[in-house]
Amino acid sequence: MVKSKAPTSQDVARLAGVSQSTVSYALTGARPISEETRRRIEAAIQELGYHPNSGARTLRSRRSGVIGLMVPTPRPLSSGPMPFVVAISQEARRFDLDVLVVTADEGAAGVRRVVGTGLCDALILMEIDRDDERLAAVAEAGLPCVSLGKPDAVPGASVVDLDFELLGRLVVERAFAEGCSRLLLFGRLEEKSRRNDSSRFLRGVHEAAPAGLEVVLAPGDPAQVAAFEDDLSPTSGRTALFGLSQELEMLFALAMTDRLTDPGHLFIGWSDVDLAALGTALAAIPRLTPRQADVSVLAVRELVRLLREPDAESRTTLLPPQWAEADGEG
Amino acid sequence: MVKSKAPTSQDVARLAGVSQSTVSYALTGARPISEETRRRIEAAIQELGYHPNSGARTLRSRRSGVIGLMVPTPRPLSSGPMPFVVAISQEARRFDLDVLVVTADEGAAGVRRVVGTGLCDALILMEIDRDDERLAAVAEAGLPCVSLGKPDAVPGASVVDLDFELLGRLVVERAFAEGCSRLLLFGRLEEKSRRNDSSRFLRGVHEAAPAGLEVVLAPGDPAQVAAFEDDLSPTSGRTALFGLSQELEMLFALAMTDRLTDPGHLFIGWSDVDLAALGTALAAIPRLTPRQADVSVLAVRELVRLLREPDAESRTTLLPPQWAEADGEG
DNA sequence: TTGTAGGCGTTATCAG
DNA sequence: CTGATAACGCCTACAA
Repeated sequence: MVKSKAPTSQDVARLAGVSQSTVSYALTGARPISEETRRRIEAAIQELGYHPNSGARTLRSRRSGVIGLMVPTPRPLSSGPMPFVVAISQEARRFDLDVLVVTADEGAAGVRRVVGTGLCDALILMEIDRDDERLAAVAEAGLPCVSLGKPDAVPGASVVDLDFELLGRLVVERAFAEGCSRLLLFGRLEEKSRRNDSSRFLRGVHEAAPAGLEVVLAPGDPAQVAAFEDDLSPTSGRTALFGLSQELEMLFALAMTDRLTDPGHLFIGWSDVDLAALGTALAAIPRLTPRQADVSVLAVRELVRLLREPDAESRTTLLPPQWAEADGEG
Repeated sequence: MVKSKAPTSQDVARLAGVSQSTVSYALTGARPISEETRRRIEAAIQELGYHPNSGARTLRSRRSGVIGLMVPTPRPLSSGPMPFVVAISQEARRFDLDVLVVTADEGAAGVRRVVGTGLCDALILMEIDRDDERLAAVAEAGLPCVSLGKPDAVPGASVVDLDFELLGRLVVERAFAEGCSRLLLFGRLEEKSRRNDSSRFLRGVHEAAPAGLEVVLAPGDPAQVAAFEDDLSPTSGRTALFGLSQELEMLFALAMTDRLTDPGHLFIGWSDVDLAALGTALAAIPRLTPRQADVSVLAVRELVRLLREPDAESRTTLLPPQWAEADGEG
């Protein structure tokens, strides 16, 4: 089979018996076209299998219709990013945008590259650090940008992130309501992390914690958590368990498998996926959802707003985590 | 701060005191440039912060320098794709290529879209089905393409995939060598799946299985596997356990946590990540690696080969799984 | 409601 | 070794 050249709007115009510009106007909708003409054009497009050339369109209009997505270079076991990538990509398509992946290790230079070459009209930055060099590059370029994750300083970019303080409050309230006298937190909870998720979470926890609830932070290693709890002084009520780490949640569960069903414990899940539906000992535990798909959708919508309104103010949107419903999203 | 227009090669030329075409030649290396001129051009580029305009370049050269990556729309818990996305992206950059994400739900129409618009020069298809409509679209377009996963029929596209038959053989050999008289397989092992990974794996298993090794397939649900084993007739030797499902491996482990340390069992891991390094009951079990990063790198290299050599033959590369070393890649 | 024409920033073919 | 110049395919004033 011969690889024939792709048809151009010129070809479409010829076949439809109109001028090339009319084809262009029909496609962009930048001016009214008579019903009859439009039909002939559509027909010609179908017949030729015409697709507007993206390079030419980008060159002329100075908009590529592509948004860059800077993904974290993964740590072991980080399943985290993929749901974002897919949801962002799908939502972007609804606005006729495509998504180009750039890895975080390209850093600020990567930002300058994709904006400098005109490859991308806008950027979504994932897993932003407290003080992220990429934000400076974005601001300098005046590029529409949404960051997933909240930097410490007020950024030039819009922010879409989970409300981690609220997450802390929700965990505390549930634990207390279920008669727990101790809340054992595990997972990556270093205050001095490059990101501020955990410190925001812990702030929420401590602000909401009533006098009757003792809050304890376990050391990070899954293998050690169970032993750590056994060394604690005995408590009168139940113990609630929560871990701020989706990637490792199952490992922790694995390390504490006997505690999952012990009535003296309240295990609170942290995942968008209902592990119970997959059949495990984790069945029927209460679960808070990080709403990765919702965050993704909001991020794209915010980016579209920034793209459409020339000088829109940047915004910060903190999404509340939700308790999983019985008919959860699975 | 004013958002000044991006500098063009014209600006660079002026500043360097050469013609615009010379700048282009210096950049593409399409013809020799004197050392002196080249230096002045480089300097001008630095000073202006010049990046060649991607739209113009694509329009003129008919090559976008972008490869499309069609990612699976995820099932619950599928952490699988992300390591591929990152590794492919990183390897692509080494060849000055960028990666555009397209979701599998766009199907063959998505293929036609990205190739028709000239957005992508080539494609990598992930999780290809036994008989995948996207391959027809690719063949029709004569597009350089690598599929991760092996279709049943001989494809037009190159194939890079794991050698699942060999995987089956390796599991069997290890089980037998360690004195097992039974091999219990679990995870998604439906013969009639849309993909053929499991049937290739099972073929390898059955071809290699010696008379002294009984092969048993457990039903899919993690919660049921342990109970299933207990219902089996007792066996004289040890039982080897292997599950062809990275996403669910930990769930199965969770469901069979007591068997992990039982000397009557040989649990064989299936993951690129050393769970032992994270501190769990899974410590110190033998482990086979799906080599996601290696597969990704090979896929990109093969695509580059197809892009460089005008009419290169497509190839099939089946990568052998490997036993994790003590100093594993983690 | 439609047509004409100029130019977006490159690459690559001519000359020199 | 280097300069001028003609496309590449589309968008969008300007004209009719």
